[in-house]
Amino acid sequence: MNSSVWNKSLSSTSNICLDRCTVNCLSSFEPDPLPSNSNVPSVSVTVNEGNKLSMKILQEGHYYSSDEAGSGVVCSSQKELNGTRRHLSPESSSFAHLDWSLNSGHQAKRARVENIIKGMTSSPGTHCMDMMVNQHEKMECTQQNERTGEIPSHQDPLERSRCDSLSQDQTTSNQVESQQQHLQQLRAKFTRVDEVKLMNYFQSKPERIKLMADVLKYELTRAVSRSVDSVFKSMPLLQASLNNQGNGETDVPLQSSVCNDKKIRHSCCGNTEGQVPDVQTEALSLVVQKPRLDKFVLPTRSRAHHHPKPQVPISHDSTLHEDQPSPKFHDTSHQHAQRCLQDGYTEVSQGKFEMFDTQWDSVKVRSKVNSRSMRSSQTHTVSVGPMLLESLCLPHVKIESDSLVKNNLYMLNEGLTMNHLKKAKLMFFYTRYPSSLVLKTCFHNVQFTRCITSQLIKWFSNFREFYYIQMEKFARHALMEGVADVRGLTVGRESELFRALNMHYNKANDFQVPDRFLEVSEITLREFYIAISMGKDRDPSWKKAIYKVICKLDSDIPAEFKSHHCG
DNA sequence: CACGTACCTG
DNA sequence: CAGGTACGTG
Repeated sequence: MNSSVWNKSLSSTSNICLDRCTVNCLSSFEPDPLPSNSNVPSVSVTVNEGNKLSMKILQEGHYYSSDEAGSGVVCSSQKELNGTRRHLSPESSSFAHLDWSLNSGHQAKRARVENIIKGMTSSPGTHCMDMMVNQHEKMECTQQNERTGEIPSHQDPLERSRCDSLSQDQTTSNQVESQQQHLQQLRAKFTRVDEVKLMNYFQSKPERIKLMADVLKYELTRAVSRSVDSVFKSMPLLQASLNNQGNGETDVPLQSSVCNDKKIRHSCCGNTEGQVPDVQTEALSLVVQKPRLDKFVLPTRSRAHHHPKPQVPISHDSTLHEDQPSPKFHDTSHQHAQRCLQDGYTEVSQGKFEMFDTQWDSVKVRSKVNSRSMRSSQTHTVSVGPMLLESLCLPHVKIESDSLVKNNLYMLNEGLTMNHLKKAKLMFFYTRYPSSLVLKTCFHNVQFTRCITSQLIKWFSNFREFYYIQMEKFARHALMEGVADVRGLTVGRESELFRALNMHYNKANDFQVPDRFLEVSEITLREFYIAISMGKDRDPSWKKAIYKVICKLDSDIPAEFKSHHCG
């Protein structure tokens, strides 16, 4: 899937947000049946931050393929989300990813899923709900009619029952069954929903959204859980690998992976053979249960740009704890899920993903050498429907598409996330020239490869570049303004220079910049001012002297940055 | 040669 | 911010 298609898909996705109040007003929904040949965009519903229901419409023709990001879906509440997770077996929870591309034995299944997805996306009039349900039902219970393009017919009760029996969650089966009966009736009413009409319908009869939402909730939750279960149940090889996880060969957490082909080609990644994995490979961490904490730490992530926080001292800066849980986030799974959902994430093992991602290259190479490698289990990815991916609110779903990666706010490259970047920027307030040791100390949850190290160093190089550019700019400006004495050059929190810097390194302004940084900034500014005023800038390497001064002004990184709970 | 850095570019 | 490159250092 090339980037243009992906972008096309993105651009053709429109969102309609309904606040929960509106949703709750819905009591029933009886949309007009769709004409079977109508061009109907598929619709997915997601819960965004602020408990907004977001409906996405994927125009026909601009569709996902299995190598594209999850889009779509789904949970209408944290409770729902938790309900979904309960269906996951411990095995599956430990299996962050399955890489079908690495297992020829799973090629057939992979192909099936891809077909399913294509069928989903190219089936006019197919309701996303049905598509999703059918996707996993097909995976689990049938292997036929996957590309009919027909509207998925509801399974007969017997088959449904058989499928349900696969669920290991007996405690909820009764509840589910009764729900099923009710929902089955409802589903029959809008098997073919013209989503455009649906939207109009919502607008005209908002009181019926609730029922629709409920149905969607149920179906999507079920689809998610089943898909996950079916995937894992169908991967005995991975089960074996899982069992080997505990053999002590590696203490590295399982992680989902992201390595777009561009990155894979990156020389420092140790995978330059041009053996780009199947470009449709998606990595999906399906871990939804608490991992064994003695083995790895389940992180809590939130988007760096989410929820601007009031300024808080570093010691209380939760932003530093976003990649791994802080003590205060060692809450119950429900609370944790709530937090994650509030942040737009599900309870997934981001940390495991991150750490895996950092190992992506070496692991992948090993996997190619020996597919039975224990560690190969870490590279297994699974191709699932895009809606499913989004239904899991997976922030770490890594798709090998340049454009997608660029659009992936959560993931930079080589395992470093936006939160890592944010943390690095905050660290810059203390150190402009961090040593590798410091970096490793502060990013201890990152598996340091040469690539990762270089990346972090590159970040700080970029930070410095911006920093010095600003200094030079303001120094020259001061000279032009006629500032005669360097003592007139100060850098306070209200100064333009500081604002520019703060905007760059602390955009959310949720971090209390240490006074020392202001001092160093002032010194730097004055150094530039003096050098320029003395005409030293005629020397091509005139800045080096300044760099030499500034590099000695680094401070120690506060312990908070080195905390094991600090992402 | 590996690594770190600065500089330039997109 | 990342990629590429050049340079200096060990």
